[in-house]
Amino acid sequence: MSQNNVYTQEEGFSSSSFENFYTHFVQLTAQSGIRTSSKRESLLRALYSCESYLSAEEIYQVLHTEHHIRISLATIYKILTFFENLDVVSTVLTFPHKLKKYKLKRAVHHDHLLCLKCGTITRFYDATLEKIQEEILTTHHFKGTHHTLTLYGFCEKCQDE
Amino acid sequence: MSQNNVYTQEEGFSSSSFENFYTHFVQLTAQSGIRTSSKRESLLRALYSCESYLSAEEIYQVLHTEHHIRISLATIYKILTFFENLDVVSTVLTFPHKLKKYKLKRAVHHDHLLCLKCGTITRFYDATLEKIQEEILTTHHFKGTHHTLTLYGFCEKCQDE
DNA sequence: TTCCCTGCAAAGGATTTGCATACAA
DNA sequence: TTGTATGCAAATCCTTTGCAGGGAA
Repeated sequence: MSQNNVYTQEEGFSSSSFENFYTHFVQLTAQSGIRTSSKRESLLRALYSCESYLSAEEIYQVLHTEHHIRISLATIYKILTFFENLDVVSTVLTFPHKLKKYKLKRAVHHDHLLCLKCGTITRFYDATLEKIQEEILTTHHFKGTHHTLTLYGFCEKCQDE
Repeated sequence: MSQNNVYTQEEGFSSSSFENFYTHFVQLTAQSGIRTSSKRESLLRALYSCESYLSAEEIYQVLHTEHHIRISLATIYKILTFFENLDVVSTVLTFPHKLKKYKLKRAVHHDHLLCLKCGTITRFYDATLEKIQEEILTTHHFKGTHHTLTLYGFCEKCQDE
């Protein structure tokens, strides 16, 4: 699924305004042949304006009552799943009603390579690695929030010297 | 709900055989006017023989195919909810299908009061306290696994001296 | 024009509920 | 006998899916 690697080689969002955020989002997704849509933008905007987790229903309410945007719940679910595949949102399941809630990832996760000689830090992201870590969490009945992984070694330049 | 406090004043299970476990369970529940039933016993036995979490469906399969016990899924759900209220089982929600899974608590949770003078440790359990802690976890989007609470102070005897 | 995006309604799966019956005390 | 426990089927809730129509490139 090509949707999975939109951010692979890219830096995360760190802009403070939604416009910057959205521009960045469009640039990245365009590379994968994904089209823009006003509904997706609205949904991103709703997520962007909220610091905590929102359910599909809550997003539906915000869009309808506050912004008078006509969008179906089914579409909201589709877009949220789409964002999840893009790794743009993180999710949690709530007790006791097992509602799934979504929150925007304002910065894209990445791991680090650190050179023990020159100290250079290189960022990287590997979807498979992330998936395996998720599976390990599941196997051990953990609910993960985040992680950091730093691979220590020597960079190409320092190996040569 | 009187079902909530079956274990309040009691020590946890620590017996190694199911028979001891079940005898203890019956003794405790009988005090609350709860009747015995072969289905509940079967369900407890199934949970007892498994170290990890089981879903209602998995328990259903075990009881039907391995033990040839005729029990409906609805009843399994009812009994599991009953056990949950009794605080006999702990639960988790699994990704991505939001299956609820159940595991037997082999020891009953309790907190501690520790006297700073004589060092006596007194065990206690408070349902409301537990509930509030659950709410705090929910508010902060935490999935709690366990906790320990120790209240430090002076016991009645040491206060007098 | 092409093909992705959206809406609607129906389907889906896990869990709960209502009610009649079975069973423990 | 009395009230609890169970079974069955229908209902419920959140979420997904199929398909036709709408919209971006």
